[in-house]
Amino acid sequence: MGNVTGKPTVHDIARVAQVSLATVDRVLNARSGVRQKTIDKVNSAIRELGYVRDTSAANLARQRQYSFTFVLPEGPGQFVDAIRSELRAAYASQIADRVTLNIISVATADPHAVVRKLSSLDLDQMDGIALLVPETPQIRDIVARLKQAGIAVIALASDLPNSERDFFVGVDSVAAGRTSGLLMGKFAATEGEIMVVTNSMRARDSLERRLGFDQVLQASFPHLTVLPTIESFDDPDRMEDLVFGMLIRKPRLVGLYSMGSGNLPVLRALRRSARAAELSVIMHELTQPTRTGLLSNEIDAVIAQNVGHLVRSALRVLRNLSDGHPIFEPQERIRIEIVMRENLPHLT
Amino acid sequence: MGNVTGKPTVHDIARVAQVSLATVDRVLNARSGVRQKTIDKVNSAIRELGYVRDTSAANLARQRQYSFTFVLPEGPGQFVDAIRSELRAAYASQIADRVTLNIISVATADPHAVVRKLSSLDLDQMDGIALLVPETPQIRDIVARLKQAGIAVIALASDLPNSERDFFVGVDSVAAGRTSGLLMGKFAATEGEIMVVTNSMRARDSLERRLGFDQVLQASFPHLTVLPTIESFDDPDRMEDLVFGMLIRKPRLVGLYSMGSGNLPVLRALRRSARAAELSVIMHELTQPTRTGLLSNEIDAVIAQNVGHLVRSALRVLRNLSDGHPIFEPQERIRIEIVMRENLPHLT
DNA sequence: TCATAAATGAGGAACGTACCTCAAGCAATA
DNA sequence: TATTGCTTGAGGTACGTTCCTCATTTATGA
Repeated sequence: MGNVTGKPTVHDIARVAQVSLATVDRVLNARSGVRQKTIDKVNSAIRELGYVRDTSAANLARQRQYSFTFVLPEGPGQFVDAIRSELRAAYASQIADRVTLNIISVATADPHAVVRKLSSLDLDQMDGIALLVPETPQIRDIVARLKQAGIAVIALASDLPNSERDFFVGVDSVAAGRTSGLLMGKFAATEGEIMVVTNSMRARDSLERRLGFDQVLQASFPHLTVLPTIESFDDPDRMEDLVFGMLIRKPRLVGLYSMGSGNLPVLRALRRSARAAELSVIMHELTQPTRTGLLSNEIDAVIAQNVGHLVRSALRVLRNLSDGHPIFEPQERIRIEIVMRENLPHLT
Repeated sequence: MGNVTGKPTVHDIARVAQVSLATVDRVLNARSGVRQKTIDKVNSAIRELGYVRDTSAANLARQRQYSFTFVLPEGPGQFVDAIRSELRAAYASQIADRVTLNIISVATADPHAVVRKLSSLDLDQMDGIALLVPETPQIRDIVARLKQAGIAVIALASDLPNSERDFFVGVDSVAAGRTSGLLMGKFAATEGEIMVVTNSMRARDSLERRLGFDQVLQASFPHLTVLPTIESFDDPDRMEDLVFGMLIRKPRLVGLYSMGSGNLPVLRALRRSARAAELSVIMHELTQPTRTGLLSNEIDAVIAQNVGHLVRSALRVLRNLSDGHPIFEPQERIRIEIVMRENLPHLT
């Protein structure tokens, strides 16, 4: 073979296929101007030799630089903060080799602001974009425009199913809601009512979680009655008051399901009411407040997704999309994690 | 900078530190024969420039080949089969770049056979080894000998805490047992008995899972009585008969906990008894039988670990150990997964 | 049959690092 | 001062792939 490792190289392919190195290169990199017959010759030589491209050498020679943009909701939010933090971590590691990241924040509540911000981006320098924004007609237009410009577009954490996005990296919210429903049904054995709270049902996630939650409870746990969703609309104090009021006024409550952000005021209300022990409490997203809640037995289970995995997955998918490579789906499927006190991952 | 990407290279370091390329190389690769003063100069240039080694180029130039050996229990076993399969998958992907894998099977029940097989290995060609074997005095000796030969040694899935292994990749079995206990306590609301089964309590995993399970049930769920562990000693028929007998003879049973391999005969016994609906059933390891059991509502929850993650983690750790690089612990911590019907990962 | 296009070959430079050799500079010690 | 050992410099080759140019051969259609 000539080389030290014994692994076949492009030279070996050329020799076996009886073509020149240039032709091997043309076939390997899917360049035009090669007859099908020659392509086949080269490919069978590749198979025969068991050739695998040396990615190190390829990366080095290619000098490929990926420019990816992440569009995240602005303002505080522990889930988004976790994404930011994991993006930084990935950036430092080898997973983000040869990529430059551009993280921008948008006021997702205002579709026009989102459009304005996204329209001002320089598309020439951009290879791919990950969007964590609610799906609106304007967003669909933007996605179409990005695709037109040849940019890889993925939806992050929250899908944009009616747009032309290339891929969705995240969990199925309906399934997450169904998982919560199943847990709630098994935890809350006695007849009673379930309180459901979220920040806003205008968010697709909350809608879908609620949908899944109801599906399972109706189908399998008829002894439980699910109350209408309480919404806080970004007002923590309002959330705390609403939840506290319900806890006081509803003696038949046996469960509490917090579907979105704003777990902290819910927990505060729960503490004030001193009813945590008699309720089955399920929340979404593993953050400092929910960790504490699990450890203090105020929360029975947290439904979470591994944000590190989410981010690394997004980067891998963006890279594969911009290279025109296929996506290894099983690896990019984010799991719906059930976290309880005893399987809580340690910090650091 | 001279290069396209704008990233600083070794040449930039040499220029800024006012030393030659050779000296930069000596410092970067910790070669001897450089004054401390010079080392400092180079290092501050590195910091100043924000230099990061181009791993692609380094790998290419180094032509480093890792030779890793995985020692797995022989014979059938769905967990071990899954490991094999994930090893093959990893081997095909970029995670196992530049590594040659050597997978050997040993009859773990016979310590002498294990010793014989491991003693016959060629240590010269070996950079690292991953062991999935029970801890015996003989194994401890072998580990010591491997370390002496400068080989990286990790325990896979099952720890060897009293040996000189460099690292353990796997989950804390006590915590896994505690998780099962917590779930069982919450699922089985009414007073009654819990049946616990495993292949053999001589396995450390089973012992520890049982320990954790009992801890939680005793501390938090006194209404449940845990029966002595039923062991099958590698005999599926015996297992099915034993479990079926218990299901018939014990009307007060409210839960069933299967701690190890041999879930299939347990499920068969459960089916024959037609008592699945009234019992809370928790099993370990996500395999075909347990998947089916979850979907048919015979199993309430499966405690699992992500075997793909386990294997990729092992490879990363072995590589870092043989390079003398630090290990990024959070990434290598395997999670204790709770899998139920609604968050069952799809197959491919 | 000739003009034209398509396909292929030959060769080389570049990517950034690792690793080697040989020579030269420097310092401390006898 | 001479000798020795330590430190540094200069320059090169190699890794396997990508990508480029230019020349040459082969196939295609008028």
